[in-house]
Amino acid sequence: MAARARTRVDPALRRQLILDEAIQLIGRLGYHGLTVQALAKRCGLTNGGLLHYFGSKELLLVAILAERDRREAKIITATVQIEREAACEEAYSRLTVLRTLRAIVARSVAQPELVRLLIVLQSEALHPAHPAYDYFVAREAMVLSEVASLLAGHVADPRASAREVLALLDGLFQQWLRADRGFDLAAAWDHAAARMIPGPCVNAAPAAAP
Amino acid sequence: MAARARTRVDPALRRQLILDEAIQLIGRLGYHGLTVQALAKRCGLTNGGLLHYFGSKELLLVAILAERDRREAKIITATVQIEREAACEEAYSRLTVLRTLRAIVARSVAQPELVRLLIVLQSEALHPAHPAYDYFVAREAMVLSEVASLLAGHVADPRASAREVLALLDGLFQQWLRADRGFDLAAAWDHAAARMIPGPCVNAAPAAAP
Amino acid sequence: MAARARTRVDPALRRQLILDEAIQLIGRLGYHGLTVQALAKRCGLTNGGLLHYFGSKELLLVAILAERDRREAKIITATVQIEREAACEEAYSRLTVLRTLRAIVARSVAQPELVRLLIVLQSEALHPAHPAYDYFVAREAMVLSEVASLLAGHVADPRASAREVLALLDGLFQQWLRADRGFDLAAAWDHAAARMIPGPCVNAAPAAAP
Amino acid sequence: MAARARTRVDPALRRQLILDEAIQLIGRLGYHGLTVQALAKRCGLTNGGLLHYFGSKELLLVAILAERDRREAKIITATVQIEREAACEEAYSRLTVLRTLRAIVARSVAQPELVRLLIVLQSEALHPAHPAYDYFVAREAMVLSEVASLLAGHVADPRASAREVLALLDGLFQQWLRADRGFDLAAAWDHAAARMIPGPCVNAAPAAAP
DNA sequence: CATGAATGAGAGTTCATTCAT
DNA sequence: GATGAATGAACTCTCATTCAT
Repeated sequence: MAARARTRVDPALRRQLILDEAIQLIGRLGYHGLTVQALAKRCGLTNGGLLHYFGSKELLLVAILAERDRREAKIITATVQIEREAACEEAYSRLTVLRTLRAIVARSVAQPELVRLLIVLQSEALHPAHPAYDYFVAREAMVLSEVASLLAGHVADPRASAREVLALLDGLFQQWLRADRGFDLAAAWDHAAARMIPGPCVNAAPAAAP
Repeated sequence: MAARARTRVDPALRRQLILDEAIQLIGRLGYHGLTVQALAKRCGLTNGGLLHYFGSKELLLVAILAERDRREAKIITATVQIEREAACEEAYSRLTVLRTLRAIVARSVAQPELVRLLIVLQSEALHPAHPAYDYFVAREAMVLSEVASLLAGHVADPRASAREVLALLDGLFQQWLRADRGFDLAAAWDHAAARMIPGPCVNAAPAAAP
Repeated sequence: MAARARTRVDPALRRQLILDEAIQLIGRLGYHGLTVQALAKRCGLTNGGLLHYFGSKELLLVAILAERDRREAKIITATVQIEREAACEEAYSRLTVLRTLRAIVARSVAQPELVRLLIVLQSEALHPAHPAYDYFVAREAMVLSEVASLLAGHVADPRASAREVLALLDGLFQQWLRADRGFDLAAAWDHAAARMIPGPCVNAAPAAAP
Repeated sequence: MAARARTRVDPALRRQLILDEAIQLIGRLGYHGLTVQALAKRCGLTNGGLLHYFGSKELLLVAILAERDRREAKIITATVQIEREAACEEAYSRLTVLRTLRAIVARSVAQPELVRLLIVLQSEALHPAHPAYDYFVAREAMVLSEVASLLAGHVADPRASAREVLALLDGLFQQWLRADRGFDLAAAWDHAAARMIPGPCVNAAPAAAP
């Protein structure tokens, strides 16, 4: 009764609030573990009220993935731009590549909910019947080629190295989450990246030749 | 009624059959996606009949994890023993370490169902409320220290490198499954491992030759 | 599908209807014999629809007990008030006490469903694990002390007599129900009450001595 | 395995053990609350093993009721005989009647499991669909007439007084069980019986007036 | 815009019972 | 005589969804 006097919330804002909560919940429980009712309760509205915004649970997932893209893009493009400008280069030098990847990791660390969503959903969606399966197949292809082009010129097989960079990132993210963010992810990444993308000094003089 | 004439199956064998099917199903759908009914139907009995063997869905999971341990242990111990004997060494040389890890990957490739179970369940169980959470926390700690001790003497920071090896493995496994085993996982691993565990001479001049 | 056009029922009314049916069913079958499904069907909705109102079977029981309290209170307070006013007394005379108890019995006879609920549930709840155990322990304590205070001044040991009044009532109720209300409960009560609460002449002069 | 060496138990003894356990369980949970599995486990055999002895749950109930009769008869006949012999009377004097009833109560107190079975089952079986319904209808009729004949000559309306005696007994038994036998049932009975079956001095001349 | 009633399907689990061994 | 596998039906409860209000 008293709660009935709840102030009318701006629909766009409410939508955003729902997405925020959904990202957190789905990042913890996965898509199958998320229930519309649980999410609705968290957002302070009812079952049906929530579906008013998204139509169905699956459409909610679509919206979540789109939101995820937006947030990730914000991280990536900002990072790439900054690093590039800082380097004032035409192409990417090895140092710029490392700095870029490191910056992406650093920004991810600042948004663990986003990381969690990615890691949890990505594995759950390994099955072709999962509603996010196509999304993650497409995303992987895209990210792989992006990283490969970033690494081009610095490694012998950019495609293979891109796979490794991605695998390493995902694996470390997962360990980091399981440890409840209990170790320095950025440091761990640096340690690994130095090896994955070897500089001239690392593999001594001869390596610089090719 | 007609099905009543079903031939009596040896209980131990039936248990094994159930576990086999369960590993496949849970590897595709996750624990939350698995339904007792679906599994029972696959095994040709009713859900009540299945629970006669395992008591509850959660106890079934426990049995599955135990079975997973058994199979993984079979891979690991066999591999380690073989490589060690082949090398006739006191301690592990770098080559033996690489051979060992490669052999583990090769054997995993031969048992994709086991890999799938690991990858899917491990991510789903990131949440502390998941019934397999404790299991995977413990497993990670164990595997990390095992790999670290394997790497000792060959890398500057065995613990950090162990993390990387594990992360890389998990990440590559996941990509491999998403691609429906559409690339050569062993080769991808070799490519990465050579960098992760650098030998003094490896990325020197001779390495450029091949 | 056809049933979909069912006219919308006022929620408060529907709740009341469910409670009515529940009291009847539970009075016949006990709590353990009641099934949500059977009750729901009686009320013309699905079991999920019914649980929408009460949350769970146990919470339904709580609601039933509360409703029972309300109805019983209505009987008791009305009776007590009426008899008291009729008697225009300060304290209760023996006659007023008898009239009060008799009126309670008479009103109970008019609501056999309520009696049945009490008798059946009360026995089933003798076991401490029963969800209504605490309720009936508390109720007995309360009723015992109420009756005792009613009898105070008219019997030597009000507490013991209260026990007897209660025991007699419960026992007669049960016989009455087993006989499918086939004898005059009010008359049976009168016959007994005259003995349980003896009049002034009975404990006449000699009784006054102690 | 080790338990497999369980010594073969004499069937008749085993049957008795099962009945003992069943009386306890059903006295706590009622017939609907009793599960064959729970009883079997308590008796140290399996589901099917137990049904070997009784055929079905309902036939088990029949056996339990027969056993209950046997035990009750042992109490009653022994008591009646003893009291009668002690009194050396042709008919029952008031004192003998009181002594007899009191002895029955005293012996019941010594066998609370039997009392519990009666009280719990008797209420649960108020419903005509209950498998013990007919049994308790018949028992009540029998006991009523027995008590009535016992009271004949001592009260004005033996049938009505028999009802009261029975009601009082049942009601007190129930309170006694709910209090976990926390008061002196025999004393409570004595207090009540003195009133229910008034001696010559008690309902002296004046009492007849009203 | 949002509620809350209601559905229909399906979840895991339990139960009495049957039957081959 | 007794086990243990297995069934089929029932149970409580939860879910995503629909829709009148």
